[in-house]
Amino acid sequence: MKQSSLCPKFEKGMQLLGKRWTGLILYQLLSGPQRFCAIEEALPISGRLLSERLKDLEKEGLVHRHVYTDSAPVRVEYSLTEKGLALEPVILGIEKWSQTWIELE
Amino acid sequence: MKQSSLCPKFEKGMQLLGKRWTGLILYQLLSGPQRFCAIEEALPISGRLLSERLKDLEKEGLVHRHVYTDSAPVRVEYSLTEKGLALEPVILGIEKWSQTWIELE
DNA sequence: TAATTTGGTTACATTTCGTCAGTAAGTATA
DNA sequence: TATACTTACTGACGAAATGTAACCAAATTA
Repeated sequence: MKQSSLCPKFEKGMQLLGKRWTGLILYQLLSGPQRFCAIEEALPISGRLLSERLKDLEKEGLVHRHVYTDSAPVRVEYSLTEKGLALEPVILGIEKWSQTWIELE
Repeated sequence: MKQSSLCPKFEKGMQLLGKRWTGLILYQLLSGPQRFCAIEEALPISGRLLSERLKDLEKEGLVHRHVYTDSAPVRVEYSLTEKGLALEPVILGIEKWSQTWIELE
């Protein structure tokens, strides 16, 4: 791959958001902490990829993972960290832009 | 693929931005109309994919393509449409977020 | 005539995605 | 006791997207 004169931080940030599902997962978590299956039901994503993306987002520090071992089948809850929450205006901006400019066939 | 209860406009908007290179190409065009080779040099993207992405963006109405046939080797200039320019605050928001929150290894 | 430039396209190997099946641990049902 | 069920995953496999490199047409310059 070629190298660019781009700011590497910006490039990495774009690489995060410019990955399929990432934006929608963050959007979903904006409405509050949620369990794995809740996110899976809200988005048209398969469990396999959701698991993969959440692992990425956790590694990048945008999402926090909490396991409830007390209850019957293990329940796992995901929530936004401060870093993830800081993306709220960006994501809501995309939502607003979509409402204004996107037209469906 | 499963169906979701998401707003289809938002879903489509995210699908656009959540595609590799799209964000960086739009960012590059924010600094003004540019020729194919200028974008190619500014970003770590190959000509093959740049051509593909610009075709998508033109089809979606975010980018305008103008061919200069008068000059020697054909020159093609790309610029943002009003729809594309409307994404400026979003893209600059991602840039700002990256500066603040991204850390490099 | 040969080499260069621009904006691509084609070919092909690698990577990622989507779908489906299966797993572990504990619970409820028959 | 055996079976089925739930949650949160993981593995396998074909399909689609990506990265790399080579090639092309048209006009220009050396």
